[in-house]
Amino acid sequence: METRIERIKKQLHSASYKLTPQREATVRVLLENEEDHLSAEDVYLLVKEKSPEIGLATVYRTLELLTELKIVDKINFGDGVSRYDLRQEGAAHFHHHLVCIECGAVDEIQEDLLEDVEAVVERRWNFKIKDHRLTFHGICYRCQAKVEEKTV
Amino acid sequence: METRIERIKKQLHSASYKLTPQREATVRVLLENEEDHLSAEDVYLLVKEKSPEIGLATVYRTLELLTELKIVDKINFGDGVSRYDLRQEGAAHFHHHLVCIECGAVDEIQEDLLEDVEAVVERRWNFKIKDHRLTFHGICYRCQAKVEEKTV
DNA sequence: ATAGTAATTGTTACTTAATATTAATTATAA
DNA sequence: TTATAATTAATATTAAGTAACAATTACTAT
Repeated sequence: METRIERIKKQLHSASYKLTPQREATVRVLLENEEDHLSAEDVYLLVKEKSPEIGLATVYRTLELLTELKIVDKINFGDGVSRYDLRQEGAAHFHHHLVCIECGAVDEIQEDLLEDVEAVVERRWNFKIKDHRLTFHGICYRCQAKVEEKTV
Repeated sequence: METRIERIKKQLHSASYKLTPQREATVRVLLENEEDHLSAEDVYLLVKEKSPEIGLATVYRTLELLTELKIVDKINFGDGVSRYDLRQEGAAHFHHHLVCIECGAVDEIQEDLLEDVEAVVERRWNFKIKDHRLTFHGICYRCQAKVEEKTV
């Protein structure tokens, strides 16, 4: 955890940004809630718990900065809110998501899975892929279990 | 074109909705700009050209309705605006997109390409897939050509 | 250390996409 | 025709995100 923050600090420095206390507090919230898909507002409220003096605009600016440095990815699941998701360390591409249309849960897929598809797209469409967004909408394993219970 | 509107009319009717003049005007704009990825505001302005009396909320409601019936898909490319994209007739799944990070162009891929990946996801994550969103970010063939010109 | 410069922040105002409200209109059914 | 339901236009409202700007903090060069 600490080492992860250290590495993020270095990433910022090599792009000539500083890891200010506000930025560190924001990064810590993201690390502590890595499983979730927090909106900027969510992050703001969580950061405020430990650093009440922080301003909303600073959180937005920090998230924008982290997005720019590919430390987090900004994603949109169709509700009107952008969400921020820490990238796995060293991951070249953004991971995928499973959005349950029953319960709204969002699960992550860290495996790439798209290598073959991307090779086809690069060749057939002559498109130089830099990143991707892949989200599946459907029924998660938990909700499938619930339906079975009812029908039994 | 006319037959396509007829079929959309039937889809609406079988869900007990009417194809009002306002809804028809909106659908026509979507059909006439099938290549584009219009925002609700874009659609509103285009519909207004031919039906100046239409209200913005009606356009929003119509787009929401068409989304619900899977006639169009709502998509978000990261700018703060939702865009609406006609689904290919009979297509089970939403098509994919290529977003150019140089010029902003959005191209479409109508081929599925995800069949194998979806089979893996359904099995390994026990997730019942109903739909998907796949967008690649990168450099389109046009911008690649431009860079080559410069370096020659 | 000190003055000066640049980066960063907090507050507040503002913009704008999208939704909610409501009265009026249109279509449908009895 | 009268009543009922669906749909609409106009307007007000909400809320995510951005912009402006003065104040603070950090760094640089003397």
